Amino acid sequence: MELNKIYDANQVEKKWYEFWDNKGFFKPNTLDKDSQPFTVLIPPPNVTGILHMGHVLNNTLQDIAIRFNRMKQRPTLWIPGTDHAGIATQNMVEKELAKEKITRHDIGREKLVEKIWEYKNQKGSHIIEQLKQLGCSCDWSREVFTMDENLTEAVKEVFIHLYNKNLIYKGKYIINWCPRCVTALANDEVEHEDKKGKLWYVRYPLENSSEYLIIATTRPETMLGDVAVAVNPNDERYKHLIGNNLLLPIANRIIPIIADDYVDKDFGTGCVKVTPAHDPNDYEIGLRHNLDKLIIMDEHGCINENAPKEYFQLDRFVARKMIIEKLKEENLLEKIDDHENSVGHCYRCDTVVEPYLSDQWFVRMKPLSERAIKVVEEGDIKIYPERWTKVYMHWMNNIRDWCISRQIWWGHRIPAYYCESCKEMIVAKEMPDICPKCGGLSFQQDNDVLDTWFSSWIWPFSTMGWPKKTPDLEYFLPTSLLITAPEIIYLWVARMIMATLEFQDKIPFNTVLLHGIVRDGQGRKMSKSLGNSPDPIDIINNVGADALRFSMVFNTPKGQDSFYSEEILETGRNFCNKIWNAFRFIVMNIDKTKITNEHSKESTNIGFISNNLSDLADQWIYSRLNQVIKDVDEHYINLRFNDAAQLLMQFIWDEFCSWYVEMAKERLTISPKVETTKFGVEFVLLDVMQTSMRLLHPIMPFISEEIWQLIKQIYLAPQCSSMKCESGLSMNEEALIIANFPEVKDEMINKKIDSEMSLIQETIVSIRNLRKQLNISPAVNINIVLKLSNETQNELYTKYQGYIRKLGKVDKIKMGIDAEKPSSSMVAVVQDIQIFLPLEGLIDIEAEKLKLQKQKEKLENELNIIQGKLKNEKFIMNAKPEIITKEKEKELEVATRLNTVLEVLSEL
RNA sequence: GGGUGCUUAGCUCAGUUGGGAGAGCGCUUGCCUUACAAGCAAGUGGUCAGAGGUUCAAGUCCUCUAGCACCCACCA
Repeated sequence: MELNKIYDANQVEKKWYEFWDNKGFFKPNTLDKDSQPFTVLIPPPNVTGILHMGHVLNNTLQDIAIRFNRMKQRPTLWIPGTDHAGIATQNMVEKELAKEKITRHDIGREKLVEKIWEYKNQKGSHIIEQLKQLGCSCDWSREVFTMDENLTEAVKEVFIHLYNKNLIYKGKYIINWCPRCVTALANDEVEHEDKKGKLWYVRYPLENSSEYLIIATTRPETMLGDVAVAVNPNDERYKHLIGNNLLLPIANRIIPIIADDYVDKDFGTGCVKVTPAHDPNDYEIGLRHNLDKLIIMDEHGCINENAPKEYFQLDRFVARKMIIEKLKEENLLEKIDDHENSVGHCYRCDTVVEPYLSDQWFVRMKPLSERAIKVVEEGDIKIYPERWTKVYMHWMNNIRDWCISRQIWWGHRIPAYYCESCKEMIVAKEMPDICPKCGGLSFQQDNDVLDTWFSSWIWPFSTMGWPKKTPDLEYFLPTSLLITAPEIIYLWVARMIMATLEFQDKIPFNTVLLHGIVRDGQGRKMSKSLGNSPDPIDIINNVGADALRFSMVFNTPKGQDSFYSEEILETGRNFCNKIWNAFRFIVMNIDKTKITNEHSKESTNIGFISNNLSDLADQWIYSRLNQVIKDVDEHYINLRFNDAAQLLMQFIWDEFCSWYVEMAKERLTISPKVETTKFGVEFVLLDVMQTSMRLLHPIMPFISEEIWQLIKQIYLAPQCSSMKCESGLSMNEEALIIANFPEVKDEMINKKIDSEMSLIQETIVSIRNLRKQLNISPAVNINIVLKLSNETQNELYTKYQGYIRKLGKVDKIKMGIDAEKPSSSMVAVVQDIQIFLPLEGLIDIEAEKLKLQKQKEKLENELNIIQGKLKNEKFIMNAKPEIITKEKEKELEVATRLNTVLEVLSEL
């Protein structure tokens, strides 16, 4: 079998994805009551969106959790779906229309909605296809869309239920209004930004007087809507004027001076103009004083007919300029100050938001929040990282009513109908036939649609078929894990908790994992305008989904921001290649027929290797492998995927490839003496490889499946489908994706073996170091002398000197307890072992002394610290016993090393 | 204005009940060693932001200071 020298993800990934999907591996394997399911809900991407790096991170994390639990043989379900994304999607289509100079009003509601559906159908599957390329193992047979028939039904059900419970009401209110999108925005949809602006000081003349009050304002154009000026009732400067009237400039209206506690005496001049229809605070003041609500702007942010004619239909900012000019002309502008204040912008189009008085629908949130607070407080729902629970609680405790109506056309239309004759409002799923009040027969449905989040907050059960009673709903709710970004804690996470408690009497999920945003190499947010946001599909086409996934996870500590850059991507790409080549080495060196034959003799069942596992390297790699299984398993469970990735890379690359495979070469090629030994090496190589692929599969599903399948295909005798190895794993599953996750065999973790191996390894490293110091070419073999300190070491080194020769490129080794230091030589010290590299020519004794002197100082320092501790009575009294034992062991070790160094020094 | 975090190697960051300072990338040096140059080998590099405190012991806990980030909020 010929394998490509460089791993080619393109030839691998598509093939396996189709295989998995066709075999139905993404579906839960059972709905058996005795098994505990593992369920994840996808945060639905915009149906017409395209994949960006944030999606990559988010969905990779979900897929890892899903694949891990699937391999743990739990019934596993990842429900996919997309969101209709009201404003965003409608904007896209309106933009298209604008190219042909058509507005939505030209074609009307029905036609626009039709066009958006067309647009949706054309773009809708795009992001789903992209998620598949990323490897996401969602159950596509359960895919939903927020405007599917059933989900629409669910939305209506929820609306009506809440309306009947008096938890939804219609009211007039000052809301945030985007004049460009021509719709209300929820508080969460407004982004505040500190901007340098101006504070204009305007003179308002007193009626029948030459005196005036000075009013400071940041929005002079709203003075057209002023209905009063307010001062603090305790403000001595103005007390006497309360109840008097002012002549409002420009509009030329008479307005009263009123007193209200809201006014801060120390800000500006202490006088506030009151514009109830265009400022939320003023609205409140207006209510208290029973003032008119004079609306002077239309829905596009242009001045309306309630203002003087010359401003009619002018944009608010144009009007502002003109008003300022006019005030200057009339000498009514006292002064202009620079002023920094926070200006709200539309999160969709960045237009400055206008406070606007209009009819809107609201959900009363307070009654819903109580249980939602409790379930988090009591730990029924766990939020990671934990600090976000505070954020959640703060919002919940200060919750406000939720404005759910939007003045757009794309979305779930509010199920409220108005009788055309008597204006009676009826809330119902379908248009009523007859008005219960007047008997009228024709009705008009409310024009507004619901906030997109109104269909998202019921996601945990609408996706499972509610309001129908489905087996899914029964079995998979509450779900196990929600993975999302902290920026939508309020918008989505908190609301799902409230809705699911209200409608299902259950929590929606047990655990919430919040991850950070993806930044570029310089720590900047990814954004279109910066041009630092790469197309993930390009990356996948280039290096493969595995490399992308691994790189993302590797750089994403739990709950932290992650960083993406091309260098980071190389980590994953190079790792793929490393794994691939390790496998290539196996294929090139292990005889297929022999393995197959030996195997069919059943000689490789459990027990065979154990009996023959006499080699240190074999024992060591299994010791390490099992430790790694244990740790990786914990990391996956604790959602510490980056730790799992890091550990796996370290194990496969450093321990398996750099040490075990290198040592295996010695046995495979240099001394093929004992057949069983050699056979053992071959088997261990295969076994560790296949076990590693299992561990790695959740993060790198494609390359792991490819290699696992190739091992089966090449090495498994057809007549014997089970290859039982020391890892205790057979390979009789049809695919790795549904194979068992490895289970740790504690008895194979062996500290003694580990330390024997590290002694050999340290020895080899020291020899290489000596060579390097002398600039000896890697092509040249050297001779060394090893002075050992006891018989155990003697046995160990005698037995495994082959490794030292091979890995240290050593020809002759003279070793023993009595080995003598050659007269002219370089020296290195490993624990209590002395390594000499004899020199033919001159040796720089001074340089050698200096090196050893440094070591000596370091060791002495260390020893002093340890002995200081041990002499400290308080330490002995207070420290835990195991710490003291550890310190004593350390003392002995350091002292031994120091002695060895001193010994060598004295001989020099 | 309120809140939450962050400050550890040149860069980006780990460091989970306090007990031997880590990773990736970068850098230096030498190697195409028969799996891999997307590689191998050997190295360099840190007053853990600053000050104080608790403790036998502090990167880790407490207080303060400085700098930074993010979130929330109606200051005209």
